[in-house]
Amino acid sequence: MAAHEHASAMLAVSTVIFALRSDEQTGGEPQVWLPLVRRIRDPYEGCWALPGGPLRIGEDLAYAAARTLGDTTGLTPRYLEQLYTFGDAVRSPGAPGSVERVVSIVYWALVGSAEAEQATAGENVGWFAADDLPRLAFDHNVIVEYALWRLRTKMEYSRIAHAFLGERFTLAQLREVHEAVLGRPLDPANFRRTIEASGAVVPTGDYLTGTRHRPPRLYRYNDSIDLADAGPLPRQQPPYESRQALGSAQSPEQRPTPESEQS
Amino acid sequence: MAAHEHASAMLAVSTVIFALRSDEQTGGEPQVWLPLVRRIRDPYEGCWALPGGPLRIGEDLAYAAARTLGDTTGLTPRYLEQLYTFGDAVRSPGAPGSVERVVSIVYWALVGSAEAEQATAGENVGWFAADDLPRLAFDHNVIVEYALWRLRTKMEYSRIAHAFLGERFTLAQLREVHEAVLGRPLDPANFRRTIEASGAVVPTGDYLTGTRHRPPRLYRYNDSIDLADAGPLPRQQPPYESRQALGSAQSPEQRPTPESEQS
DNA sequence: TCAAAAGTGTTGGAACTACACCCATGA
DNA sequence: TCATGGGTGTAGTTCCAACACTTTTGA
Repeated sequence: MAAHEHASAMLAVSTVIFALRSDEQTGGEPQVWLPLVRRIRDPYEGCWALPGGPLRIGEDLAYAAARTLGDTTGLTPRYLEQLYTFGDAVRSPGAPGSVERVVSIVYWALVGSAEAEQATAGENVGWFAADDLPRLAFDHNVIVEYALWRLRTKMEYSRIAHAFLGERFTLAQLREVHEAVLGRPLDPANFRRTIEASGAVVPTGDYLTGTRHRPPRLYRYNDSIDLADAGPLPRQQPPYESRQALGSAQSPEQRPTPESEQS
Repeated sequence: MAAHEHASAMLAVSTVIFALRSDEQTGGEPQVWLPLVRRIRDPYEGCWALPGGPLRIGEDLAYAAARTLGDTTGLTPRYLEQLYTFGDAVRSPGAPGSVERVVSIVYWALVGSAEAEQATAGENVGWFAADDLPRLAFDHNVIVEYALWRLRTKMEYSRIAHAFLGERFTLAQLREVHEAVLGRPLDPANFRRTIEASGAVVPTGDYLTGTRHRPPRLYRYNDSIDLADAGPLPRQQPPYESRQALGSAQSPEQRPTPESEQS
């Protein structure tokens, strides 16, 4: 194509960042929370919005999403996946043509609950329960709903729940994650069998003591087994510096691949 | 955001267009085919590539994909869905920095088999069997593989197969579509029960005569029933002019929504 | 010894698969 | 009447939800 043709839109990358938090009021049961940033510029000034920013020159998309996440929370994503690209020409606020068109590539991410507890929550960053959000800027309420739906759907057939936990965990903790995300209780007996049959976790041989009941086994994530739904695309190392649990973070629905060009 | 910041990349939209064709050699069983265009410019000149082009100013993403499809084949999509956005900064060909960076938003689409038979296949447009492609430009082979995987996955839990057929069809025809896409035979009895139980089709009351066996019932697509996996997002009319079967084309994985802005 | 959660066993129902079998038409 | 696919019946299997029950700890 003509390389010097004028760009038809601004490119921005936003990220829906999910963490698990135990709300004090609701009695300790963890819930899905996410960080938002307060807008300090004109459209929707003062409103809360998804973290994000313009794509920098020479910066990979997933890297931009991870960087955004780090800037907002000081954390590193344990899981990162592209969600959707929003780019309709009609603008959300009334004034047409007043602001340049923006195409937003939205990612969603999971961060560990332990790290999230002491995440930075500065002046213009706030954490909210995902299913009780205020009115956000632009159509970000819809985007969060969509990301939540993806998280829930994916949790049921994939194995991403361990991204919220530490390296070793009990099956009860893993079940608690599932229950928090899905929003409903799960049968401990059946959950155990399902997880064990999937091969997603392996017992470490150690037990968690100090509880006032029978000590549960400690498991760790089985990274020798790929996601069952890995699909046809080749794996690729995530572009972000820390790639702890990210090695298996490429999704069936959305997998980063080498870039494509079009003339 | 700073509206006049310089753009960090070109924006292009490409489309993987699927149709069903009965190859003469293989004995009449339909297969998945797709149209490609031959590149006439420098990177990968002469190679086949996905149809696409730069996003025009003021043009919606899905509209651009549908326009691309129309330019290439003269057809109208029966189904259209966003696939993925490819935008890594590293370029496929060797010369770094020689060509401006391009971010490609890729859609995938289905077109009717009857229309596809007389689609335009001009000088630089060729049709290929989807699972027997030549070496394509850029990473388009991988993209097609991914789109194929999505088509197959989606066909199993969604109801998009009728997009290949006319308004009225027999269950055998519908099963033939499934078999062509999935690449394996299906039990007619069980297929019938599964489809009927899903409520995806309703009998018209008419029968197809002229066969040399018992005349099969003619069905039509039941558009009063939403996709079972519609998810939380509100439906939106597709932005393309002709929206025949597109009304239900929004997917669980990828649904167009109002645009998002980012500062 | 009791409360509480870990962990095991069992059962019934839903959904899917394979395949036998009858039905209706054209030749 | 026969070949051919349309269409129905049915038994076996697998998977999953529900729930009774046993085990092991701390208090």
